[in-house]
Amino acid sequence: MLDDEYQLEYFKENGFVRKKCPACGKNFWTRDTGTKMCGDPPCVSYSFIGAPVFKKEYDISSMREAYLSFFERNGHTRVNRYPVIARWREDIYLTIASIADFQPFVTSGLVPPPANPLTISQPCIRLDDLDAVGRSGRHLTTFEMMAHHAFNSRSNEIYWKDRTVELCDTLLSELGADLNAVTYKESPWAGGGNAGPSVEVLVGGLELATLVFMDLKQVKGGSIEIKGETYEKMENYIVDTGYGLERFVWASRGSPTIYDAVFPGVVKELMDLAGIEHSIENPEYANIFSQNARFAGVMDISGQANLFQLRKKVADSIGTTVEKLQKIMVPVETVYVVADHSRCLAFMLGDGIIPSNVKAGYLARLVLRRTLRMMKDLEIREPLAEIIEMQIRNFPEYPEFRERLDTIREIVTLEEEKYADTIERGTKLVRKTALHFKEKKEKMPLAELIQLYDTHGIPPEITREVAKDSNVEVELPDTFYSLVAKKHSKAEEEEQEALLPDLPQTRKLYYEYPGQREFEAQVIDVIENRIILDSTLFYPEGGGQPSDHGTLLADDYVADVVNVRSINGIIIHETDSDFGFKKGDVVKGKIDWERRMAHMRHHTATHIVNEAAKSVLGKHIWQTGAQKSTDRARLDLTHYKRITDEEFREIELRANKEVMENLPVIIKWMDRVEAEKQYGFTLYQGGVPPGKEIRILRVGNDVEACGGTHVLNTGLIGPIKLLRTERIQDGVERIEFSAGEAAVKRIQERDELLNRSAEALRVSPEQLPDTVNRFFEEWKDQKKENERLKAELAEARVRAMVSDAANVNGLKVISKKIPHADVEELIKVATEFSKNDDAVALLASDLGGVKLVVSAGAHAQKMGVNAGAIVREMSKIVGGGGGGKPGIAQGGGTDAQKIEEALEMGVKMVKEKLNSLSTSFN
RNA sequence: GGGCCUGUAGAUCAGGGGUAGAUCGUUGCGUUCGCAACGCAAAGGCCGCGGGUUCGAAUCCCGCCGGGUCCA
Repeated sequence: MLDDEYQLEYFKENGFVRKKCPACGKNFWTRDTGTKMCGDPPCVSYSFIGAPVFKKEYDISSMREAYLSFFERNGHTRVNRYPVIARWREDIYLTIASIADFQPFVTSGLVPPPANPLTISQPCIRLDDLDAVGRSGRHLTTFEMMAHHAFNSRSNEIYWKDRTVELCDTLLSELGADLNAVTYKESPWAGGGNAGPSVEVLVGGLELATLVFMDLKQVKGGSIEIKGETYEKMENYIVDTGYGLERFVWASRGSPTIYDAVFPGVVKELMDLAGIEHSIENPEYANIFSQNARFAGVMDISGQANLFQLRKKVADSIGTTVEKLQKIMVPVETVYVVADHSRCLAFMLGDGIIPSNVKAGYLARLVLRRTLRMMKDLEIREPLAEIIEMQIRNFPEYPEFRERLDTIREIVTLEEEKYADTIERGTKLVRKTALHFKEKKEKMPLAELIQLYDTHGIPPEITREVAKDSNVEVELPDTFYSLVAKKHSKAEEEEQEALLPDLPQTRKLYYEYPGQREFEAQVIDVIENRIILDSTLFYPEGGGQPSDHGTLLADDYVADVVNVRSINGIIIHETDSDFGFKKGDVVKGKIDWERRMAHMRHHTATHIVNEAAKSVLGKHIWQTGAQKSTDRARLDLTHYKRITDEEFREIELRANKEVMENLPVIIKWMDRVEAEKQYGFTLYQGGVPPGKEIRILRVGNDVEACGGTHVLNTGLIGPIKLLRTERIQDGVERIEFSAGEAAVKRIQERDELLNRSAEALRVSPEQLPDTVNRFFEEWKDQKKENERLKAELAEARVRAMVSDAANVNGLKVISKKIPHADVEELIKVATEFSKNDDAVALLASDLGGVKLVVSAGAHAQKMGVNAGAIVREMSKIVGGGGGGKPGIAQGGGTDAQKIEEALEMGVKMVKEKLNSLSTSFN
């Protein structure tokens, strides 16, 4: 497939030969005619360990600098890295590759790249192979993808395959690699709807880089087929390279693991904290880890079974047992994990991710908790915050992380506390559950483990450990986590976009004439009740702002516009009638200005509240959602703790101050790249708008990309009244507020509530809290007093009733109607009476229909009197139901006329029971 | 965005349509020179809030509020 794609002039001119790897069957290019294998594991294994491939050792920053400056010298512009949280993307949370920085708008050709060609070193986070981190010797959660990109179009080609390979070759050569040992393995690439030929760059058994020539896009029925999908050539074709910075450093050092090459200082510190001798300096240990990395390099080590295979191989090769090997390796591997994860967290938190249980925040928490677990295994007592701080201090190249240190420390400390709470709660729960299965003498089933993890966050390893303490076995398969994942696999959500005829973009008058309320336009198309105009003042739903309403008027017809949507720039007016308008008509449009104004006020207020929240709560505040309506708006923000009442008031005050300053609301269209450069990704608080030009809105200090409609000056917003906060998710706070008229109404409503409440209690609003408190306390006291009196009354009643009791076969039976008594009272009387073992009480009241209570003393019960059974029968008579225990039962109904009848029935039943007893026993 | 769990005395929790419980803590009494320990007793509950079903709801159903947790 695509064989021609790899016939590069560069290869031919430089004496490369194309070979087929006998192991994997893939083609590759090499200068050395003697080379047989493609150079990629598992066909070959690592040869660079102990034999560095470059002429000198590099660390992270010197290698990064060497790379970037090489490409600068070769005509590339150095571009700053992007955050690890992909704020400019709607489809991914974390930045997973350098090309992700330029998707989707640059790669699609809509927006020009910040420079062309460019070079970058982009920190990336991938959490796919978490289990392999620390164990394989090469896996990292966080790595920097160094890259050079060239964005070509048919009319403007920067460079393509030959130059790309040449640059790579030259770089390797400058670094001192033996070019004869370099192989370029053909490996077509596909992903994310794009594809293209690609070569993997292999040295010493290590894949150092991948050079992708992205020139295909996925098209249904396309002419080129790769892996079952069809593709077509793109107008733009992109050089997408990825050079692993950490791998380059590793290759330059030839150390046993990548971890020792990349963050030796942190590893050393952690080893000390864990009380492990720094074993990698010991040649014997170094040998173990080298062997491990070599074997791990050529096999899949996911899952316990594969891991065991790896251990076995390593153990055999150095002549020891798996058990002994584990003892040596596990603590060191765990240190590697902590080193890697804390570095990952430094990036995540440094770039402003707030741990939470949704979205990117969830991923941060996942890593954070995993780190804590590992630290516990190592018995490192140092707070995690300190370790992350240590990482950050090791990044002189990321000064922005240091600025956030205080916040990061607070977040991590809070998270640590939260996790400790979860574990403590969990441990108790597991103990209880374990006990349950111990009693049943069963293993704890898998379903229970999943339940504990899924709903309570207790890792199965901890469950197993705790259960072991209670001598309960646990069923824990390797595939545990994937089983949990399966439980959550969800149905695909399909959203069909309405098919539209090919129409020109609607001219957006609402941007051009923001204050205007009426307009004239021509009808371009009518689809049932949907009308498309050449231009419109109607704002379509978007950015959390609902659409405008209003009317469209032709010569003879009027239609109410009930909804407005924008699909690919074509604005569709949905009306309440499906006739009247036709193509070519000139219509007058009039928008419901009150509605629009309310939306504009709330929208502009949202920007102000967002900014106020940021100034009060901290820089980590990020909008995750917003919704406006005519009478209120809500704003969701990332924040790691609850907003306090004091902060709430402060935000409200600052927001209103901005209003009172009557700041202008400045709107301008800007080049996307320019805007990003000037304001950063905080622009994209409300989402990422498409297009080369984006609409930038500035209110005070708040600058955002925003497509909404706004008032011209903040003073027009009127008052902003914060209504409440809500924690919609852990790590996400929602603020609800009203602006303008709606705010005044809210304030009035609240006053009204207060006044009415105060009036009800005949006090002034100021006295309300004290008075309500007093009333509540008094109510509680009286409730208690009432209960005490009822008990007393019951005793008195019983004393009075004892003499009325009928003697039925030796039992004292009383049947009585106590008018107006509630159930509680009846129960008290009945229980009091039947403290006497021989007593049976049948009580009735006419409160709210009929209430019945029957009780039987201990002896009476032995004689066969069942209060529950009797009540059931009695209740039927009065048109209800009832039941209870043999000693005490309640019932009732609706027919008060039949109380006497029911009581007679009760007495009769007691008699019958006793008679039948005496006959059967005689 | 989707799912699951959860809210009962100051704390930890049981109960799960029919008189609200246990343990610890608190207070008092006993024992003691005193303390601890022990024994006895008591106080302490809008069973998160609001609706619904029912003769009857802490318990079942719905909504809201709060807390926890897993996944995308």
